Amino acid sequence: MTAVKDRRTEILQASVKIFSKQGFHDAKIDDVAQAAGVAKGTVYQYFSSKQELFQEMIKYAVERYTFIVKEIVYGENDIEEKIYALAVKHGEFLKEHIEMAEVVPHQVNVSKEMRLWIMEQKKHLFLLLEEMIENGKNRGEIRKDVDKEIAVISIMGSLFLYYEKELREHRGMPQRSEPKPLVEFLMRALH
Amino acid sequence: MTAVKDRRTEILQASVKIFSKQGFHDAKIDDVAQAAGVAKGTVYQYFSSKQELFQEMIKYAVERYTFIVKEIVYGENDIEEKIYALAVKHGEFLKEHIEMAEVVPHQVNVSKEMRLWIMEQKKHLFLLLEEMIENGKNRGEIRKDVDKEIAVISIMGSLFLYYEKELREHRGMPQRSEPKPLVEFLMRALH
Amino acid sequence: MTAVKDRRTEILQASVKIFSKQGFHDAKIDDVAQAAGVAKGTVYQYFSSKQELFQEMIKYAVERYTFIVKEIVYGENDIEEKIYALAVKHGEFLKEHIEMAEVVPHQVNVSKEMRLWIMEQKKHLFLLLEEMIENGKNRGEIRKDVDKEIAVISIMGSLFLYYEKELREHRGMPQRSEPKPLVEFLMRALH
Amino acid sequence: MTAVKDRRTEILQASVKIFSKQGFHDAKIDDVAQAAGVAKGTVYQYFSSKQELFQEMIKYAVERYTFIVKEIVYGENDIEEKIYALAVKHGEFLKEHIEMAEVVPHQVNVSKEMRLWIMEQKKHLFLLLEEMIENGKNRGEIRKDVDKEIAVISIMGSLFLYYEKELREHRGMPQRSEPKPLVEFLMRALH
DNA sequence: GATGAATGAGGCTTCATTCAT
DNA sequence: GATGAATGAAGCCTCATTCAT
Repeated sequence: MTAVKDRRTEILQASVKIFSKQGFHDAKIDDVAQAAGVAKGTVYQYFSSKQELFQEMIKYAVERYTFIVKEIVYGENDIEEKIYALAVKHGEFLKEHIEMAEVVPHQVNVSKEMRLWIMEQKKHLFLLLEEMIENGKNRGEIRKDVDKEIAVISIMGSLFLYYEKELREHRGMPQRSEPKPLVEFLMRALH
Repeated sequence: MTAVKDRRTEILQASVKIFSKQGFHDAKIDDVAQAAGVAKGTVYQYFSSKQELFQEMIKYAVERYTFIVKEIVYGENDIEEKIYALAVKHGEFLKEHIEMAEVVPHQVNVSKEMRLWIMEQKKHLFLLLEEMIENGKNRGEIRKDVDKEIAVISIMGSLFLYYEKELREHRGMPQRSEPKPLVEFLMRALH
Repeated sequence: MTAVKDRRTEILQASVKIFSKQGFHDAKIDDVAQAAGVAKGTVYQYFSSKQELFQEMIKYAVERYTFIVKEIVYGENDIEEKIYALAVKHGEFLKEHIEMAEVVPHQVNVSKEMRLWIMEQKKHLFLLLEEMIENGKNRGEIRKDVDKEIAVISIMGSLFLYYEKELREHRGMPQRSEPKPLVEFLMRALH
Repeated sequence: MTAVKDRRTEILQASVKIFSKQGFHDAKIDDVAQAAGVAKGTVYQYFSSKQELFQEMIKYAVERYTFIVKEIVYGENDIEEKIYALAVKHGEFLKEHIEMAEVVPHQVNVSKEMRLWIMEQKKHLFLLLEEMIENGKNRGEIRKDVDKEIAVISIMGSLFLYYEKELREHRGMPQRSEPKPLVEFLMRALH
């Protein structure tokens, strides 16, 4: 928000970049420090351990992701536009953090509490999206007999794989792909 | 199945278990050795390094997965039955190897050649499934205007997330879930 | 001499001691570290591997040896005094580094480039000494028909064996032997 | 002696080749076994450990060397011919065993008893050669005021370095060099 | 006797973490 | 607060040695 980012946030952002590129173990504290433009020791002034840094980084990323989803879900658009927006934003987020979104839940290096917290967040996210489906039904944009849980799974699973494939196939090239056909495909199942 | 398994395969199977549970870095060679019931040194009689072991393990798992998919795709059933079978088998495979299927491509610890090989396998798998969609169209089981690439992405993405969520929510409990509703949901988009 | 030695040099000097006493393989990095009064890890801050440490140590020793020889060769004394000085200094050097001088070229654990460098240094040293012989001839201290290459080989070979034998026979006892007779013997062949 | 060499001797000869080329530590038991054309386990049927094998190999080499020297020293030739023969035979021996002769005494991996035995052998060898000098004096081939110990040191030191240099410079090429000039140089000091 | 698969002690190396400046 | 040199626990890997066949 402010023009002056504090050190902590700088390090956190460097962490996102490094951890998502290299994974927990191959990311060295030194790499993060360099990326943040500080010395190794400085990292330890803001985070007590590599674990904690990793967890805080996840929190940071997950919260940003949740924020993005919330904005879309609570927006004014109809359901198709919302799903389309989800797709686009998800793609942007992935391009920034590469595998983060998917790797995160598989990473072993989080505390039990953290794992629970992540599950909580995921659940929260799903509920949010299920709410979106429910609203769609009420507004007549979605068939009444659609199972909202199934719908969310299918939408998000499709998006994940769509962008993972795109990233895999066009690695490096920042080409903007058009998820419209995918969204239309999904709408056929929903409407 | 057979009473006589050679050491290499024993170690490979132990690797699948250990690596998929702990990830590359947290899995110690000693863990694998113990799981295979041999001494640390023995692992090195069959694999020249931890890296190689990991890669051979992936190969082993990917090939098994591909075999399963092939059996289904080339089977006699109609498209809905095939997707249902894919779902069930995918679920079984995941239960065995947990996160393997999804973590694999993100793992940093594979050689460039291996990464290419995996991408090749993925591409192969997708082509196989696209063929399945195409056949479905020809048999009138799938609408003609369905994009086969989109369809495969949506099907597989949905399956991945469906079982990931299930594993997350019922971790440990080997309860058999019923993917019929998901398949029916997908069929609405396809038919 | 100076009160302030940098860590790198400290470790290098400890290496000379340890490697020359124990040889490449029997010298443990931990031994070197302890001899230098630092922790194992510290060695790796200054040298990337045991190999590199070994090679740098050789460089260090060879350069000191060459320096000593140069001082003598370019000094003001006559040829007999120079050979005597070479003998004495060689003995002192050996007492410090024991077998270093002779073992070095046979050690397997040097890179090809290093081996070439050592050969280059040896060649350089021989040329230096041949120059000394040539000067002796010009000053009438050495017969004109003496082959300078043969002369250098005989002088240095005699010195090597003389001190090796002495070290072997009086191992430990730092008794100062008198190489005068050997020098006089060599002078009979030269003059 | 017999046309059929027993296994033990075969392994011993393979050891000479391997140890002299690679040094104690870099020579693997497997290398020796392969060179001898037997399996690893077989080596242990004849030698209880790598150490013992190494020591027996040294014994074998030293005894052969001593035998060669004895033949020359007790031969009928005059002193110059004997020194010449020593040079030629020493060169041949070195070409076969490369650095063996010089590396042996520096090797750390011999028991205290072995080290003592080697020193004993060396002393014996030197006494033999000093006897040769003494005989030369008695026959009037060598000046009376020559110190026999010094003479032997100078002769053998010169030979060692002469052939080491030759091997270094013409590594690989089996060219027969002519040590006559060196011998004549030494004779000037002796006569 | 001969074999070579299995073993596990031991050493090099990495890197998270500390702490004096 | 910031730094980065020093530390040492921990893990991969090698290879001498054993032993069942």
